[in-house]
Amino acid sequence: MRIGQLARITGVKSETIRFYEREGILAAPPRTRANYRDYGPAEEARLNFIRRARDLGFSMARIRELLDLSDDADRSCAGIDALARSHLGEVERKIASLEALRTELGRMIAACEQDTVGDCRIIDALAGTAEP
Amino acid sequence: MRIGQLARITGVKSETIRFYEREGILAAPPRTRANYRDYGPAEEARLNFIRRARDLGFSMARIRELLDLSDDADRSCAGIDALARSHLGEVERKIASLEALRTELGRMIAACEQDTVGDCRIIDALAGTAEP
DNA sequence: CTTGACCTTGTAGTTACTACAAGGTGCATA
DNA sequence: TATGCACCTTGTAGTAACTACAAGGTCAAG
Repeated sequence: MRIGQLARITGVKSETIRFYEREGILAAPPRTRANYRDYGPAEEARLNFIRRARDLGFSMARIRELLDLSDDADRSCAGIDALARSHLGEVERKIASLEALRTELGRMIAACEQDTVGDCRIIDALAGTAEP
Repeated sequence: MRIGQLARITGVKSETIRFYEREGILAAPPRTRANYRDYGPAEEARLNFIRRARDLGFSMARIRELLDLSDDADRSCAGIDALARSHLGEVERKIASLEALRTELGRMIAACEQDTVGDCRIIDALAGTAEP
């Protein structure tokens, strides 16, 4: 598939896909006779991963690490373990923060259903969670 | 408290705090005789909120909306409800993605504990979740 | 009364895109 | 055959959200 179709499927702009290739986060695909990039389903999955990880607030550097975990199948178990644990910690902190926010948003919606406007505590919901 | 102390407490750089003030996301605090910014605990909570929301991948515009929910106590219930529901949807999608990632990272760590390197499926973990 | 840690404003650099310009490719249609 | 038209190519420049640095003012401690 060409870059335009991959862009439509994943919701990532063609320019951004080329940018990821320049950054080395997405491998340069084979080219057609007309010098067009030719992508397969593996690139689609990888691109979806990158897009969602970015949406979750992970930096390019962090995403590069996660992709390295995935790419280097045969690296030391100790290395995989340390990196995976570090990422797991970050993921769990993010989940905890989001759950606090979800609870508070749910509370506000419930109050609205009863026409009780009630004060908003979303700042407190996130202000007290662990260090990012 | 002065900007430096607020920066140390929240982990947000002084420059970034001034940037948030310029952007109108953090109110301009009173000044001391020496023209130094003078912050209280309310600003600390608000700043912690902004920092964590950014870490979770929310844009400044989205954070502005969340803070507006908190600031305008007396706005229409219908308005609060619609906005809160939209944010709740985004929060729930992020939680689902992070939980898939957490499961996969946990699986890799468990495999490592048994010295079974096992293939990494973190790309698949995020590639198949709902639209961001 | 100066040293040093802090503050002020302003400008310029970084990251991760995003848009646009100038031109090549290839298929359909007149 | 040609001439749109949508698509692709590279490259450069602009945006969002910081981040760093320069040039100078403030003030408690020695």
